Amino acid sequence: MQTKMKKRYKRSKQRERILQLLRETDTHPTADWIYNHLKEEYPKLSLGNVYRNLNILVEQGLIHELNFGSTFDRYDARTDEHYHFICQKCGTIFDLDLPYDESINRKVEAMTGGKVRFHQTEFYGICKECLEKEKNSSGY
Amino acid sequence: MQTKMKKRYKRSKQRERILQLLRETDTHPTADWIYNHLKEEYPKLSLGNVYRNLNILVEQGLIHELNFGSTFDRYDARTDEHYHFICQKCGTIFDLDLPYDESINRKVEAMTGGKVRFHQTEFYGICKECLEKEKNSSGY
DNA sequence: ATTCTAATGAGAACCATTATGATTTTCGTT
DNA sequence: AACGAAAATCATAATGGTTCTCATTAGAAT
Repeated sequence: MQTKMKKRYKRSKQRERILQLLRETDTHPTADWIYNHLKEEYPKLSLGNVYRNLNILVEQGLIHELNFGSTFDRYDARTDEHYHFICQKCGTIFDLDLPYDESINRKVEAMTGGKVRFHQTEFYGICKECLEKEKNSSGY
Repeated sequence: MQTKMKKRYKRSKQRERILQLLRETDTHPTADWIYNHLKEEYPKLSLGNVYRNLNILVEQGLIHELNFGSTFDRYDARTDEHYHFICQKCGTIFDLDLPYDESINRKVEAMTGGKVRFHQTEFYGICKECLEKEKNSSGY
């Protein structure tokens, strides 16, 4: 296998804006959400270009791609390891402030003989807000 | 909101065969893999029908759908809680024999005020087999 | 056996994502 | 400052996994 040539990137206004937008939010948005939020500012922006830039940002390690919780990809500018909660009712994904357990990676390596780069954990359930809504409507 | 009518199912040879096949394997196959393995046995089987039956089996709680590790869905007949390892080189997904930590669900409930139904953890890295292949080819 | 309803097969439709190709930016080099 | 090579962009078509439609067949209740 040939050694892969390191890719060189040139700056692009659109890509920098996408990254900035992702850093301003903690809602783990989809490509479509980003596109809709920027198309006023960049009227010629295309959804394809949003996808292309998101993939580049992932390659650069500046953002993470999340493919759980729904059928489409979501993106996250928090690149430190952390865990997620997914509400099965409203679809919201939010970050949890649990300590990241690094030692378990070593444990899995010992068990399997493989190399573990990272792990991710998702908690599925009903968020506080949806629980309260349920409670209020149950006694109609 | 209207109370949802409980759906009634009729048996189907194809669905039973799909479940049996899933129970015989631990490779977390895709719908396409299942289709290819059964089309000799059921020449008129269609991929759409495989999907339809997989969704029914998920509704019935007999199998789980996994949407991590790749862009397409994978299915698992092991319905007890367990963790997965995903090899980023060869794409293999395999089960881990780590104990399932139920107490962490209660901890997250206390933190968030929500209800946790389950959590899942995926370890990403390079499996033993791929590590060995790498080692053998590195000194060409 | 009849009848009601779910399951099926074949294929079209859907939709998130990726690829294409012509044009425009970026940026190191004259 | 202008040039030129490579990357980014826009617009749109293509891809591919999954779901839907509808006419027909099979399962089970009466």
